[in-house]
Amino acid sequence: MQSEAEDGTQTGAMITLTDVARAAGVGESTASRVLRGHGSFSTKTRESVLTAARSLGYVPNRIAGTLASMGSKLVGVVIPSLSNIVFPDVLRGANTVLVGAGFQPVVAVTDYDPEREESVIESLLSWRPAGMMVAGLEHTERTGAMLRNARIRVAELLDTDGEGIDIVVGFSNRKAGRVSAQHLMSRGYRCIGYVGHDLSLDLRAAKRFAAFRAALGEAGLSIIGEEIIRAASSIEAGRDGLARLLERCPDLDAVYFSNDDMAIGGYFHCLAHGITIPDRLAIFGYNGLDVARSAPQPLSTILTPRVTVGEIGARLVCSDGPSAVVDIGFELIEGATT
Amino acid sequence: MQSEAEDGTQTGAMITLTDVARAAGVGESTASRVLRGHGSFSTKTRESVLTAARSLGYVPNRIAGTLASMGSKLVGVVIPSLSNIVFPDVLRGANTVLVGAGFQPVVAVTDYDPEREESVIESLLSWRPAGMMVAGLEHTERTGAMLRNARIRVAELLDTDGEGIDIVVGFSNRKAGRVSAQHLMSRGYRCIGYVGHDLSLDLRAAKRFAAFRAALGEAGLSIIGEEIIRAASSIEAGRDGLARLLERCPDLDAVYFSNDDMAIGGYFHCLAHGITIPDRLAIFGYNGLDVARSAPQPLSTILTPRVTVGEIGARLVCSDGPSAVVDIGFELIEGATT
DNA sequence: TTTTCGTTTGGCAGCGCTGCCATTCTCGTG
DNA sequence: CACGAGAATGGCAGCGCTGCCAAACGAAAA
Repeated sequence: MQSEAEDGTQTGAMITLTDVARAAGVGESTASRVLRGHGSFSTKTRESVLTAARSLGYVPNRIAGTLASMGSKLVGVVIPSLSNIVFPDVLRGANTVLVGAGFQPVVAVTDYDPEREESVIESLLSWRPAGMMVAGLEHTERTGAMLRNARIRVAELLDTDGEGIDIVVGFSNRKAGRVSAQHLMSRGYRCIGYVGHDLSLDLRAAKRFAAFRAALGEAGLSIIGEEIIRAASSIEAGRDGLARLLERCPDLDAVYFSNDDMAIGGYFHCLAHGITIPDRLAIFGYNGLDVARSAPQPLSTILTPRVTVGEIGARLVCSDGPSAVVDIGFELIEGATT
Repeated sequence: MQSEAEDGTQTGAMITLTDVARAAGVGESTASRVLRGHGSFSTKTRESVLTAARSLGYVPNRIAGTLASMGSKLVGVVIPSLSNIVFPDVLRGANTVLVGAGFQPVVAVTDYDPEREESVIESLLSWRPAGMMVAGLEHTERTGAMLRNARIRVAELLDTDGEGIDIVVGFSNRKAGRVSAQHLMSRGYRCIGYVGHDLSLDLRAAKRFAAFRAALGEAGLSIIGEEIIRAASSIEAGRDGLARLLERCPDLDAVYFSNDDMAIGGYFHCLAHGITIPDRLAIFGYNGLDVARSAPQPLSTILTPRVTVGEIGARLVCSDGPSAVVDIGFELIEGATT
């Protein structure tokens, strides 16, 4: 006198597969087979099980199913931040593919902190996910060990400059930095500055900046002024950063920003202060955000295929192919700000 | 000769609690108690279990733990989209609180489709989450039934105009629409237009617009022209929408946009075409995005406390208080565009 | 020393489901 | 009409862990 139910509404306890089987007058395994569409069963059986399940309001318990079959349909997705649209974009690409393949993403946010990454990955692994998608290639030693020992697919995203664990999908941030520098130089800019956010945490931005600086160096140039905001990137930080940099270095003719958020901030500063772009000052960003592409003067920037990275990463995580490094490149957008 | 291991690296099978217990020379339940810090055990036992766990590289299996204890630490988060920063903002607030309380968010995206919402919620419920956070109050009948029968905390977010299931955290979109209209009228605008995105899906935007229109009506005014883009909101859609609307209604003196993305698009259109803001045309949005607040002329808009909605929703979902409706209001920002 | 009571511990039965295997039921064949 | 071969089905042992209970232990009290 407990878990029986007659209609869609709840009764005593949770409805289990056993309840459904009993109501349908079949064995548990038969009910299980029908509900999963696995194995063989007669049409008549099928109907009665489905009817029973529906009328009891049965919701399968995947916790139990996963434990029994030892294969979960969860995929961990580890990203540094939710504040910047970049990572939701990756997540969106991943989500589409994962859901299509019957998986559920479980997201965790690291706030760009390697220790936090370690702890969220540990916690994620305890759900025995079928795979794991992580932004970046740099992890603590223990994180690497956990990921390697987990015997699951691991995809590292958004960067190809370094050693991966299993699958790597992204593009070279170094190359992006270099290409950006070359673009500015080819346009004739010589007094180049940099406005960036806290690079000690955002390793990919740091790689871009290092390569950017190196490329200038190879051409006999150097950055004549840089302004680093000790905070996460934001439009406001870009605005303030450029304002301060221009005060210190009035001779600048171009500024490389750590990303589009910062660059849009710089762009807004110029608009607000009547600084003509690109004649008086050129601006270059990174990411190719919508806002940058739809601005009155489309921002010159590097378009990163973030959604695609998520999609391909997810596809490979769901596959059983060999380890691989997929460099899907990026696109330099020659906007109106350089 | 299988699941034994000597160091941190992997061996035959996955390390289980039994392995740890055996290696530590204690019973399973003792090991379990130590690892969870539940119940009592001697310091000596504690040390040996912890040591064994560490040296074997033990990763607890929460699937099994959850099944046994019948209480999961998962919370489902259902949002319509990942393309607009609004929902990642909510997710961010929720994530912070959930993680702090020992929960894992499992996100699902509905693409603003009620049918899809139904199916993702069904799928989420099969993980027997401890709670559920869903954007909006409108669901299919079956979705409502599932949520009600799940015997878990359910928080509906971002809207208070309607009947909730359990916990409701948000603000009134109707009031937001009305207040927006009142603001524009109080500033003296009389020829007011509307540029919006596909409202058949975004019910909250539809509520705002309906209330906006009603408020105008009460004052004896009406919308003299509207342009609805049959697509998701975006900066570009706002740009194009305003361009088209101005062509049809050159007399407009103010435009209400369905949200800030659209409004920023409109703002960019004006910048690009030398339309003076707010003298020639006023612009009003909704959401209070960073980009809108940092623009050369800060956008007049409604600031919605999205992160806070996520935080409070999560806090209540983790609590065991009574059902509640929490209206945390919004803030009208008198920017420079009205 | 013995009794008592609280602390520490191990055994074991499930949690709800799946996978395996044995069994029964159907037909088409010889 | 008996005889496989395959389809359809049910029984049951786990998956790895937790919760409950009883047992063992120890230290303080009598």
